[in-house]
Amino acid sequence: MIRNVAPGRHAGDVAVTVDLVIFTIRDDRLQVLLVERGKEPFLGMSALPGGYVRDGETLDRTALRELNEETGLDGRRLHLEQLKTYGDPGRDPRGRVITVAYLALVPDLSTPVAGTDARAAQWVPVDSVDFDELAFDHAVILREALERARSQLEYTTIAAAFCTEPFSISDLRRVYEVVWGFPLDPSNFRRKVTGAEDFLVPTGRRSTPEIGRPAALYRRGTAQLLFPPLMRSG
Amino acid sequence: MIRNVAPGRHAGDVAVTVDLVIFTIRDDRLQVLLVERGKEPFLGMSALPGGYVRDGETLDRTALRELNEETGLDGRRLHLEQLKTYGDPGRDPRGRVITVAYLALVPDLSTPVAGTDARAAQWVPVDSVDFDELAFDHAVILREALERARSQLEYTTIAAAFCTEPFSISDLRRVYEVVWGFPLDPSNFRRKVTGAEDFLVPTGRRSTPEIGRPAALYRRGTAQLLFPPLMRSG
DNA sequence: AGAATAGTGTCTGTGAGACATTATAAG
DNA sequence: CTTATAATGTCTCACAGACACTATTCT
Repeated sequence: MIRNVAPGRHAGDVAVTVDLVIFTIRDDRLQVLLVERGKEPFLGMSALPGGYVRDGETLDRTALRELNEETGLDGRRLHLEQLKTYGDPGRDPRGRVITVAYLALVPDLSTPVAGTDARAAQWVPVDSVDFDELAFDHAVILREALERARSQLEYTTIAAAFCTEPFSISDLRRVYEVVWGFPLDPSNFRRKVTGAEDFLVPTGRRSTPEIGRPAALYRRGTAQLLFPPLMRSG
Repeated sequence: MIRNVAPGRHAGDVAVTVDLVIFTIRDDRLQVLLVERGKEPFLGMSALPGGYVRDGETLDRTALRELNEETGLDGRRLHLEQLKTYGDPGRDPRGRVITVAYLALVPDLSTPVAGTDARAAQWVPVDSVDFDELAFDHAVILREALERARSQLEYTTIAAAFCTEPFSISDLRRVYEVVWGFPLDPSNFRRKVTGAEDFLVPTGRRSTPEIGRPAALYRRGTAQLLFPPLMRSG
């Protein structure tokens, strides 16, 4: 396509990919889905799953498709949002490639991530990720995704995206404790989340634990914002 | 450049632009910089200023360059952050063009925006923008930028980016009132912002108003986050 | 009974909203 | 003096943090 721009002034056309930072909570740890690169560049290193934007496809649609390919999730019970776009020249040694990073929060998957493509995808606890062994600028992307997820817990209801319905208030609290890395007062936590409008919907059912008192079970409500917010400090 | 992807599966290379939502406060109103399109598509309509990403240029650098071309500002005393990327197929009738939108907050400029390029750029109060007369998907971008700016005032110190240094606490309060659209209690506002660590640095100087008591003048501090936050509601 | 987890009640300090009061300038 | 704006002080209610206490299941 020809545009009214002097030749050589702009970069010309550019390859565009979507990369995903998919978080889940497994074994009481925050984990991220990483794939092992099967070809150059960065052969053998870990990378965020991702792929090219297809013809006629919105960016959101690309992200959803990639997520489905990697996890088998259908997009109904998950949180998926655009994070940021990374386009430094030189971030991909093959040429100018800009990538739109998405953040996805998914519940713990019983299936250990098959994925329709051949690449070996695996969950890695974020606190044991070797950031120096991540391909491209994925260390930067992962770090910014982490901070985004942590801060989002404060003033949105996305924490519930980590929980398999129905879930107890303790389940939800464990999400916060795992993502933030410190314990919360169970009593005050309960007061906050039950007080927030449309955050939790009681199901009437109760858990059947092997030990201890059964817990009331909830579903996600319709609220997107959490008011008043839950503070990390102070 | 050739990549290991089956032909026809991805969109091929794509044009990438950076568009800017530049806000300022003039005449006690929030205003946005718009340019009039001098060519098709959308000839004669208003659009956000923007342009192509150049070879070897980071996205941030492109945004800074465009901002400088439009306003003459040098990037030292302004706030510039990536907002979101818009890439729906069909958003540009000429073909696949994705745009990385940036949000800029600048102080009131004495120079009425010359701009090195020929396009007619002008400040328009956001509450008198005709969203139906904006080119491309710029109505969506502007709306999301507005909401971002409003929410950022709550928990960051960016409001001060609107103020020409040195400024008084009343100047700063007027920023909040204009952006949020409702009055704040002067006394409680002062208590909040003077209590926040490293938000305001006293200069020792005072304003010389034609009427009323002179106000103490401040410079921006180093803090980026505002704690505790200033709430819009409640 | 004892252990383990769920859930309730209560006290206290901080801070936001409301609003009264004082301070410093110009005419 | 009055007028206009800046700055300080005070009262009250709500809520977050801390923590004691009760409830319900299991072995």
